[in-house]
Amino acid sequence: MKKITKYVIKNSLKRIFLYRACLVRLKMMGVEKVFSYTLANETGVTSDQVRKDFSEFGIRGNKRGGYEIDELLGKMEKIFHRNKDHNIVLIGMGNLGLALSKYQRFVQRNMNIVATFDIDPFKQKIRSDIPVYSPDRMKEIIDRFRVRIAIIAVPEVSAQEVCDDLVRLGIKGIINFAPQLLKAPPEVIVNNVNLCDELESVIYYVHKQIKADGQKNIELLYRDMKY
Amino acid sequence: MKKITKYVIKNSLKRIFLYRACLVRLKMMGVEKVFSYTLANETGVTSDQVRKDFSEFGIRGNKRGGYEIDELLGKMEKIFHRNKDHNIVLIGMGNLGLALSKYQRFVQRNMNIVATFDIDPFKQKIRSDIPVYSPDRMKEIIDRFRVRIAIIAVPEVSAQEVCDDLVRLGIKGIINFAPQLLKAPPEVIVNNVNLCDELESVIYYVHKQIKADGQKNIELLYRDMKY
DNA sequence: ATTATAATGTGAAGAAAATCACAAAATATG
DNA sequence: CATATTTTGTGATTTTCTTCACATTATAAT
Repeated sequence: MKKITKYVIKNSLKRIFLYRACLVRLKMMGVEKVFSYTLANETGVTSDQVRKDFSEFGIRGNKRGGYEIDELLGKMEKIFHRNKDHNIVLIGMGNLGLALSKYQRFVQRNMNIVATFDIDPFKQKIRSDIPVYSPDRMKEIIDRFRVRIAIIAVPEVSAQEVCDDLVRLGIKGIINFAPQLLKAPPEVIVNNVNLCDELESVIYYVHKQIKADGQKNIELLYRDMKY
Repeated sequence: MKKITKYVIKNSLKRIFLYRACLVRLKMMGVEKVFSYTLANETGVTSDQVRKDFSEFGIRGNKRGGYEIDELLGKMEKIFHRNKDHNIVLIGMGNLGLALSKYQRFVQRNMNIVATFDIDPFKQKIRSDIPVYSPDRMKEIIDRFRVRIAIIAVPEVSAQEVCDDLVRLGIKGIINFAPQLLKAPPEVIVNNVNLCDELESVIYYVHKQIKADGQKNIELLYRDMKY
């Protein structure tokens, strides 16, 4: 059945990403070893949390010796299947799609956008490293490159249709930038990234923060009044 | 102290975004009322969860009558401070920055990018609805438009520097697209959006899914063998 | 008007996640 | 080599989040 797959990235996984980013930076700085509290300080979590997370993902260090950065990064590569290449297709070459197609960091992490698609024949003439095809060639390309992951960057109205097509063609994971909750079979992973929501949540927390600060000031005021 | 502020969007808040997207769609379809289970079905959560979330955010409906969509959306507007306009600056007019500056949906949600900045004098000549300034005019613009929220879309290497500048100029909330964990004072909200991580987590869950499916098939096999 | 029904709202229970706390192990020191 | 120190890894505890279950209330039916 086609349904909403409630998909939320686990917080522990998000923290693993944090740790990795941090490790990459430390490595570049010439550091070779870290302790749980090093990572903790750098990422804003507790050292217990770091160790619990490592334990969850089967990462072990040396008692008293901490963790070898190279070894850690190697383990993480495995967790994220970075050892093999991942062929990806991108649908929708609007502003965002174009930007994503040029995003060099995907390649650096073994995620290769092998082709992009757009219904607009004008867009199909964009000259770039990655070819822009008409959607009717999707099956051919997906089969040829054994693509299992897709990026949706089409307008809201066509997102669900594109998603249905992709699922039919054997795509197993989708990252969706259209502000439209996609319905897909439960075995297909759909990560809905909503840029507006991300920005709005910043506004939400800023306001909350400001309110909390106000409250704290009032409390301070009351405290002062006692004396 | 300048430190990593561990900032994670609460899952309940993310669900509120889901509900809202869903409500907007239902409203467009002419629906006026919803029940907790309507939203639950549409968003892939349980109806209890919907009611608990509403309760957390102080949203109340009518027993037996469900919720008026208009009223719900009104309450949500208040939660996200959509009643007032939010002036935003964007720093970095590379591929992603340019795409974000053209993203119409921000405006539709009362989030106005009033100015963008780039050190590249060539970029400053981009002609678009939103002006591209040299970074040395940041103070002027931020003050004039009372900007409190910023979008960082600069390369990794300059992200922290830009962040420091923004904080100094009174910015209270940042959404950061550079793949670099930003250090900021704890009272400043920083939402790090890492596109690679988002895509990689899809790959992670796809592989997990495939592994789980394999396991299920093995289990089925064993079950069959009993007969 | 009375009864039946269907939905909310929320304490209680259960599950999951984070923190605590300490034994075990590895390294350093004398 | 023995002892002290430091850090890991993980059960136990606490906290947070989710689900359950049902009293309460609004609407519908008779």
